[in-house]
Amino acid sequence: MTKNTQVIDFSMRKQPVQQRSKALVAALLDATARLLVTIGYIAITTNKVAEKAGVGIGSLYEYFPNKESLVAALIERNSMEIVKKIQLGMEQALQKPHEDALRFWLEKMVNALDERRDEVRVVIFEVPFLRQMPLLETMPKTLMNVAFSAHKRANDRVQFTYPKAAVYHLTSMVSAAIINMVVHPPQHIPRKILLDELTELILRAMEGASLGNPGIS
Amino acid sequence: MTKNTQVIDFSMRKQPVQQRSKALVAALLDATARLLVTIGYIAITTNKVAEKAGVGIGSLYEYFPNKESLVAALIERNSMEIVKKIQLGMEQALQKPHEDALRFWLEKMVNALDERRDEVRVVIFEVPFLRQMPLLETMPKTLMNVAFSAHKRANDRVQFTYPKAAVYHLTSMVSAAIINMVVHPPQHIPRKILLDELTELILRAMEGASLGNPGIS
DNA sequence: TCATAACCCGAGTAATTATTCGGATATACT
DNA sequence: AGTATATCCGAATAATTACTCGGGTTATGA
Repeated sequence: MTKNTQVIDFSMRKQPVQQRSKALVAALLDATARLLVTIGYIAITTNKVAEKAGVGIGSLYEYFPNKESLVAALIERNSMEIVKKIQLGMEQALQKPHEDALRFWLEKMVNALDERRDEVRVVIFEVPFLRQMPLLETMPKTLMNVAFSAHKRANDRVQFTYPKAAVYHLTSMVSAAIINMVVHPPQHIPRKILLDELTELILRAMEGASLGNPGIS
Repeated sequence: MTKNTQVIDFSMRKQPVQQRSKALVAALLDATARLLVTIGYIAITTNKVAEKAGVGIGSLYEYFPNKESLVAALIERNSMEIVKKIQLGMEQALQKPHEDALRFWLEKMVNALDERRDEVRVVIFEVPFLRQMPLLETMPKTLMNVAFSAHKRANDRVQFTYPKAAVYHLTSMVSAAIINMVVHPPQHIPRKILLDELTELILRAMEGASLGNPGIS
């Protein structure tokens, strides 16, 4: 009845306009990223970030009201880059013949995430307010819309009993599989095989019939 | 080079032996659970937990060295209950005819998680050290072993190009799908349909051929 | 070149949260 | 009944972390 899950202030206090201040903010975000992967989210403090960035603590508070906004800004900056790459990969994939498209796109996504492996891991598993961020809240819905329209386009090939439910599950399953194979890869299984098998699983789930094995053996 | 991702002390300081102290510890864990779902993990403090439990702060520190150990103990206690139910469901499922077993087991798991919906959500998405807990670290591996031996038993029906990779992916995908449909269910889709479609997707992924539609329409 | 605005800073303080410790009470045991 | 042990407690203190504020520096642009 009292105050529930308090709302967090993610917004920056002001935007940097000159070059030096932009560089300062960038330095802060870079330091945040490095600290995230080295000491983990819990141990991060505003003072440590400022020190690591070689910046006065006062300067930090010129732009960020707290630790959360700092991490949030970093996530926004870097996940945007990843999202762009994934969208680009999608566009390229759509140019390919249908039986190669999925595998191609999966690989693009995995590679995009893999470039920031550690960061992705910490952000996904340690940042407690991730789901409260506007960006991350809408992301699954966007993904689902993309998946759903893709499904409609492929309507002649793919038929589900309950299309919306199928798209919903496929979205969460594919996201999970990809993130998992990047941040918690199994021992002794080459990535190529993981990608081949994942492609096969998804294609079978979607079409009910294998497209054949693109790999060896 | 300095100290990395600090190791967290999860262990209790001492075990309660008398009834009253056991009740006290239980009260602390219950209070922790209630606070987790009402104010979220970040906002929890040892003092708030003690107060909510109607217990002196000193008593709390008799048994728990810090906030993390408190939450960890709660997770251990409650996830054990869930795991038991899931294992029971698995045993029951294995009694069923093959084409009903999966659907049955999925439903059991979903129901087990759903009883503690909010708790599960907060624990999975807000507890930053979840992956550092011994229990949660081994859980995916256990799940994979179960899945793998189940696969071997069904060897005549299910064939994968790369069995280990397939089991690895299926494990992460099914876990994700189940957790997701409990903590972030889509609007306007009844649970029955979600379960039907998920069953169908997984069966197709595993067998390459639909077992037919168990639902209506 | 001078005024104005943007920027940078860190010692010092406020606010929060963690944690102890000595003393009081309850239970177990002989 | 008496002693040892387990338990409970919370005011007081320590430790951590957040955050401000006044004063100095650098860019802008009229």
